[in-house]
Amino acid sequence: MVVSARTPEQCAAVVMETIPPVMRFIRTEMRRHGAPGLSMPQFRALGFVDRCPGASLSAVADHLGVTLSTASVIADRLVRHGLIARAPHPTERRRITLTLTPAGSLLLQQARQATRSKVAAMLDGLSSEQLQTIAEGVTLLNDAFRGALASKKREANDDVVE
Amino acid sequence: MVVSARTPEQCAAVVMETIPPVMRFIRTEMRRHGAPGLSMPQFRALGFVDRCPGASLSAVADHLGVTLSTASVIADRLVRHGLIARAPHPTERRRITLTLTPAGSLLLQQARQATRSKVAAMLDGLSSEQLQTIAEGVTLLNDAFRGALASKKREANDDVVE
DNA sequence: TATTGTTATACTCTATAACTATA
DNA sequence: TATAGTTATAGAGTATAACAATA
Repeated sequence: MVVSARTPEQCAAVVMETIPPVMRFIRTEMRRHGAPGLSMPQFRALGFVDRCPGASLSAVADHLGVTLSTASVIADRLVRHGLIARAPHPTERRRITLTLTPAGSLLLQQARQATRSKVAAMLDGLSSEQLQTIAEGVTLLNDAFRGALASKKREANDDVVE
Repeated sequence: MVVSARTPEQCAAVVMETIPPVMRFIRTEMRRHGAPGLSMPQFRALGFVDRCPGASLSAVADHLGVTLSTASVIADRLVRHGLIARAPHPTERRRITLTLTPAGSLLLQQARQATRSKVAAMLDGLSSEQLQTIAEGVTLLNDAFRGALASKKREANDDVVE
């Protein structure tokens, strides 16, 4: 495997070629072995509520990068399945707070572990140097995208101000 | 940014944390700036037919990692939008061959370019070493997943044989 | 007026199952 | 019998638009 991508354009081409199949694989494996009936967005929403108990719907939407309405629908399904609970916010009556139910907490832990094992199994033959390269690469990538997103949001806010 | 992931489990955790947001970002940007109305699976199917003119539906399904029925539906939509064309296979009458229409070819080129530019813009502040690390990391990751998938398919075939 | 959230509508993705036609 | 493909069905993701309630 030889890769040479020293310009943003070249690197972008490689990223666009490699990320979608990997993502699809993760999603498929998760559904099949990890958490049947738990989709990737649901999984991520659950994880977010786990890390931020009492989070608002807007916070979830922000984290997932989706609209409020989409987040509302996803939350709906998680509530219907008994995995999270809505509750009124103590002071701000527009808001709701989201928390995991015991069932949601358990399912999340199981799903997390099962999926991680599946992904780890895919990486089993690699050397620790290769694993390190992967971890550094995807982290750099993620950071770059987060940074760019943040700039865009600042721009958007500037637009509003202007 | 400090990452240490020298075991498959650690690396898997990093991958699961970083890939979904990146994927979502690519998808969103593509829809917004690159090819409005062209979804990621449609985009990938189009790209595959471009690289393999006359490909069968099974080949598309294989490449996308989806079932035949899903591939059939996706092809349906691309045909309906005038981006690809179905034609009978010359010798095997069960098969169909898929080719890009001129409109499909044009749209693909435009979408590819626009999306690559958007992704490249995200990576703009990085050094060439960092870009190289990203490219190597995601390529390693993709190869590992492809390799694991191939093994699984061999197993599946063995199952059939046994 | 701006923000939080819900709901309706209308797409797409996706798998499973049942089916036809061909090899 | 096995393979290529279609179609129906059903559930999930997703955005836009219209709406209610609150700040």
